[in-house]
Amino acid sequence: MLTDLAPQAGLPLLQNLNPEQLAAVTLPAGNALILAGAGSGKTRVLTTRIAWLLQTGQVSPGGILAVTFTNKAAKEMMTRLAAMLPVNVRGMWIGTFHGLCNRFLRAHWKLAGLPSTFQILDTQDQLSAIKRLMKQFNVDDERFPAKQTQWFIAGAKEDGLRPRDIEARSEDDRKKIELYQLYEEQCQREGVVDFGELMLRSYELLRDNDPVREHYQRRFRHILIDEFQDTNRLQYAWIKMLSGAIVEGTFHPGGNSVIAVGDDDQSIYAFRGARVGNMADFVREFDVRQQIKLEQNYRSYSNILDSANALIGHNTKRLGKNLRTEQGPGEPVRVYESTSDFAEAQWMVDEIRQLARDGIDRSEMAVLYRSNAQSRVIETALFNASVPYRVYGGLRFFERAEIKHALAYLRLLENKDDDTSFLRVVNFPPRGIGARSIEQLQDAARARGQSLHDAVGLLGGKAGSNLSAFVAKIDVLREQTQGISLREIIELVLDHSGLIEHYKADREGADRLENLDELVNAAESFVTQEGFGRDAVALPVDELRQSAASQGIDTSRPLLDIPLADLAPDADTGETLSPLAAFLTHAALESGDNQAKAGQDAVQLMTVHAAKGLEFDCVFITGMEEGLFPHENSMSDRDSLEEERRLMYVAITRARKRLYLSHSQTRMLHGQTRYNLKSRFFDELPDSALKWLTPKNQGFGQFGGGMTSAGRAGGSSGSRFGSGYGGGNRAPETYGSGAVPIQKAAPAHGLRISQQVFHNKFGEGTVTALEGSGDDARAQIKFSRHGIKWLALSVAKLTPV
DNA sequence: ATGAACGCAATTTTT
DNA sequence: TTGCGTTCAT
Repeated sequence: MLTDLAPQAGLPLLQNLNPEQLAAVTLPAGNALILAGAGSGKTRVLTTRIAWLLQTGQVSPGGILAVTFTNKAAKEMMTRLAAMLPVNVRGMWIGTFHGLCNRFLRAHWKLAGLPSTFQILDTQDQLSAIKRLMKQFNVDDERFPAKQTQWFIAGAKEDGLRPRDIEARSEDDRKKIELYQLYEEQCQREGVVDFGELMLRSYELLRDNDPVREHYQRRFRHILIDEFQDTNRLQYAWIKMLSGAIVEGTFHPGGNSVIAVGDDDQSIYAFRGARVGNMADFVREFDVRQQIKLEQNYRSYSNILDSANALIGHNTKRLGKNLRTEQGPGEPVRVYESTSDFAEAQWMVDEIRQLARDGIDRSEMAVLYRSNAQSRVIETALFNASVPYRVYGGLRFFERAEIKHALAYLRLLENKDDDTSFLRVVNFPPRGIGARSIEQLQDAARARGQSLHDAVGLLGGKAGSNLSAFVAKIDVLREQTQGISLREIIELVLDHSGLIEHYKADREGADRLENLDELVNAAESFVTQEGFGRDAVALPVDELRQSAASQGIDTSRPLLDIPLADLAPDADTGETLSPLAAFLTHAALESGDNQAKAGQDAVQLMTVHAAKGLEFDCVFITGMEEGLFPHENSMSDRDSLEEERRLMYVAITRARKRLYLSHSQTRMLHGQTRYNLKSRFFDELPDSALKWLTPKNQGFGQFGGGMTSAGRAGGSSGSRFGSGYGGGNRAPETYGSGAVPIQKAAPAHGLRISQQVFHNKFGEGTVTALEGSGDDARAQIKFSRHGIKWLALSVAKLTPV
């Protein structure tokens, strides 16, 4: 059977693959799309494919380009590959889009018009660079918030657009384009590139430089892209360029093999430029003949999968795919309704403790939520119950202020013109350089078109002498760090910058000192792990050829690469970067672990986005309410609603054995109690797979259709809470504090959820949510003709129907 | 130059 | 409600 699909099925590498996986792994050269469902062994297929290509002698390591979205995924691929084959992993280009572009630009910095020491701006740095720019040009930051400008610039780059490529449709557009242009000039002057620039510069160099492009096109015979649904326009164009398949807009047969692996149902990053449409474009533009669906799921029981399948079936724009499992139904998906977010958290804590008593590791339990703000109540409840937990997200290691400060000093050693870094530390720790002196310096620098560092000499007076002392310190440090180890460099800089001393004097500096210590460790392990000069294991090319030939695989294509040096004399593999430069790049491209520290067995708390790619035995999806999940900002148009649904799909498919969904009648949000309907997604799940832990029907609790409106307005409190709901009869004091404002906030306007109302302008509608009280009271109303709107009840004239 | 006081906004996030 | 950034007062 299997041997019909591929004569090489006997290879140990290919054992235990299902037919679809095997087909994907052994696809003949050519472009292909692999639709890989959640838990279908996608990473395994990708890595096995690479291993197979190498083992059968179809390509040498240098001919492989594998792109992932995150460092974690790249690392995993490397590790797995190294375990499969004794191969020189470093010869392959496996990494993130940005990591690979960096590698490329380090090799071709001159052609790309960059200084060899160019530094990478992360999102924070970019924002501060933009703020500085806008201040300098006196841009009204009310009208053009820096954040928005940043969004504009990043968005343009993701679409591959330079300022001159953008058409101004309004005065505001014109200004933004101008700012983009000025920002570019500033970055160029300072020798820094942002994330988008890494991609765009690489793309442009490939596009504009024939020998370079041809070299890489000839080199990368096999291009593999993971999480293809998350690629943006520019990344797609970059792949197209490297593939050599598209020449002047038309498909060019004989290009490299491009294999795109993705899942349109798990596309959840449209908001940051990801374009699912790339999948369809790829099929069309690359003339894809081979499409393989990996639908066999090895993760979850069928009640969970059926729920996921049913839910995602409500999306219209899909390539079409259904997950299946051989694992039997398993437990039903449990649904719980609580009276308040406190009660929801309390219920969850009780459930978690029970699961722990039943012997499930806490690290196999995940609590997922749509937005970070929701974690607080849950954390409090877990904390009070002394249940160990771990929250994912938040500041990462290299993003912490003290680390950024230390890095800024280090960056100045590498690149004195990096004004962003200069400004970050010129007066930190404080050394008597105030805002005025800095302004003077900036003026002088601007007038001469110099960097802040170089302009210091132009200033006299006291300000000048303090600044000169700072610059001298940096320059001396630069001298002193020549020829010493990375560890020593960092220790020296930490010491001489005054950072250590500063934090020692700070009563609350202990954590920061610890982090600075950690930075030294990070550098240490970076040097050993990245393996400067590590011995590579050579691949026995001749043997491979023979083995390939014996299996009837065409080995006539040459295996050896065309040496880069022949084509681009200034090329440099990037591996001669100084350890410091390499470390700074590493810090910018891998902001460090987002994973909370390992340690004791703890419940995992994270957003649904953060959970993508992970799996757990037990999963709680909380806050399943209209306005929260789907999020209110995404409820009005179809595309974003579909993205919310995909998000829910991702959430559901994280669970292996047990899945809980919970929603609450009331929730504290932005300091106000909100009354939310339960999520529409409940209606899209199969009843047969669900088990309601609380009575279903009542729908929306005390505000639901079952009650008369008279019961609501001033209402005698007592019976409103608790009756019939699990949350109501447990330790009420725990969340009593939550109940009080709820009662006070009982609406006086007499509206209730699901009530029909009439509005003079919008016509008839249904109340779908209420929040606030008194003059602040607002109602969300779904109008039959005008969609969903929030109306302030003190303003809007609504008549009950 | 540091802390208090005020105003404001408040999904999702990797590189 | 919270957290942040800016401004004001010491």
